Amino acid sequence: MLDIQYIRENADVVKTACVNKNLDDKIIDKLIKVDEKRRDLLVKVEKFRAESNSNAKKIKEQVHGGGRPDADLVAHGKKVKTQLKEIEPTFKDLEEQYLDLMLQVPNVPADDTPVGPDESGNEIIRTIGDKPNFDFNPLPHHELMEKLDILDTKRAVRIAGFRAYYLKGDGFLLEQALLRYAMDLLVQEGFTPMTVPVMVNKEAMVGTGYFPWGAEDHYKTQDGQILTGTAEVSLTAYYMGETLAEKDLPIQIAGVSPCFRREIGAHGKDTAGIVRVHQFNKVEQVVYTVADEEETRKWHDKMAGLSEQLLTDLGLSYQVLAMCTGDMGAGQRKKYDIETWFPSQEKYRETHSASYFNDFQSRRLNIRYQAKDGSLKHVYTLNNTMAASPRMLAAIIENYQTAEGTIRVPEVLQPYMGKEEIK
RNA sequence: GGAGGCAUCGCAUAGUGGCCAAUUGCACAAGAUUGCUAAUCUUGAACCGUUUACGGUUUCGAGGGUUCGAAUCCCUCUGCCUCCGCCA
Repeated sequence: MLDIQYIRENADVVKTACVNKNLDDKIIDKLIKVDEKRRDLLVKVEKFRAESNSNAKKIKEQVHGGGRPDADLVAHGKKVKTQLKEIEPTFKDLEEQYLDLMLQVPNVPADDTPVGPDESGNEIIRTIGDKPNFDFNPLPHHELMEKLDILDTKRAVRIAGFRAYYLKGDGFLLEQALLRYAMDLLVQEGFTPMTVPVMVNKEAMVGTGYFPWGAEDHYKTQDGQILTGTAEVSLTAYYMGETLAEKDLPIQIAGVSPCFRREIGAHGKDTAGIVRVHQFNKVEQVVYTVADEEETRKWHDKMAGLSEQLLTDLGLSYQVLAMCTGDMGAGQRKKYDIETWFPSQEKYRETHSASYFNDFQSRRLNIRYQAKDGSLKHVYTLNNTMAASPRMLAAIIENYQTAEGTIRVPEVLQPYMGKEEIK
């Protein structure tokens, strides 16, 4: 959520942000109109309330002085009450419209975010690491995994439907090794590891900015909770409604959780293998910083850097992209994606994503802190993928395959796996 | 699943229809003052309107209702606690 004051004064900037993010910019004019109407009515409502209050105060003084309430005053109070009741429903309706529209206003992208309509507008910032040289035709990860009996999609689909999978034996062990190695790296960097709820309420979804835009891509329970698509939701909403102290910042937290995605916009996309699935495991990091964009940008680079370190540790080649306005979330100000090399596709594919929001999420979630000068400010939030399981697993397996059809275990994961090769 | 209880401005507390635009203690922060690692005093939310100041509104888990007037009474919801039952 943006500050309404800011929207009033910078309507054009916000409208441009809408257009650049492929969202309808008409809501801004609509919002400003509703806001004006709402304020007009607010003045009237407050006048009646003031009248009602002062009338009650007069009666109070009479009663307090031992007198009886004056019938005229009581009658006047009744009249004010009916007048108030006439306009209050309209006012309430406007308030609801106002809030609804406010929640639909996207964040303004940072100055250095490239403007573009879709993924074609993304900019490659750097490409790191060496691609493997195979003197044979590298197999796609799923073929290799099925052959080694560490992945089973046939039975999974029979039991759980499209895009389902079982990881078996060394497949399971390799996944756990990866997740644990990633989490250990974060703990070393001062992050507090957590297990988080994956069923959350609507407030957390709206608060983190996944709703209203992404509502269709989420599953929900018959009791109304939503299955989260990332631990970011529970981590970022952790301090919902609270006021922190500046000395507590930055707050660094990390979670590992199952992630659920309906992938409704991706029918027929990536149907082979396990790079696009409805359920996966992911290590995610979230940071709250002070309300200073320079500080938050330092963290943004640092967090993406941790993902880069993981990829470097794993010996994988990757490229870092600055995502353009048309390919980023409504709430984000700037976003990097990291794409990792997939030999079978001869392509870099998205494996990581790092974003910062300024106070977009914290306003929705009402997370503030008392600054050193005594004032109250909203914290700035960021999040980043540390390791997403089947996709990273697929990358490791494709890059570490041998001519014999076995998979070497990356050196850093060997202590976690207890073996050097999967055969 | 059954019965009962509780929910107050960071924490802890007082308050059972008008003297509550909410008591007291602690914590935190800002300012002032004295000075020596601390004490004392003052202040502390959001929003709207005229705007150096001021006025008004809202705020006692959430939402409704009763009343001239609600933290206080009634209804609904949510969360927590205790006991019983059930299960691991």
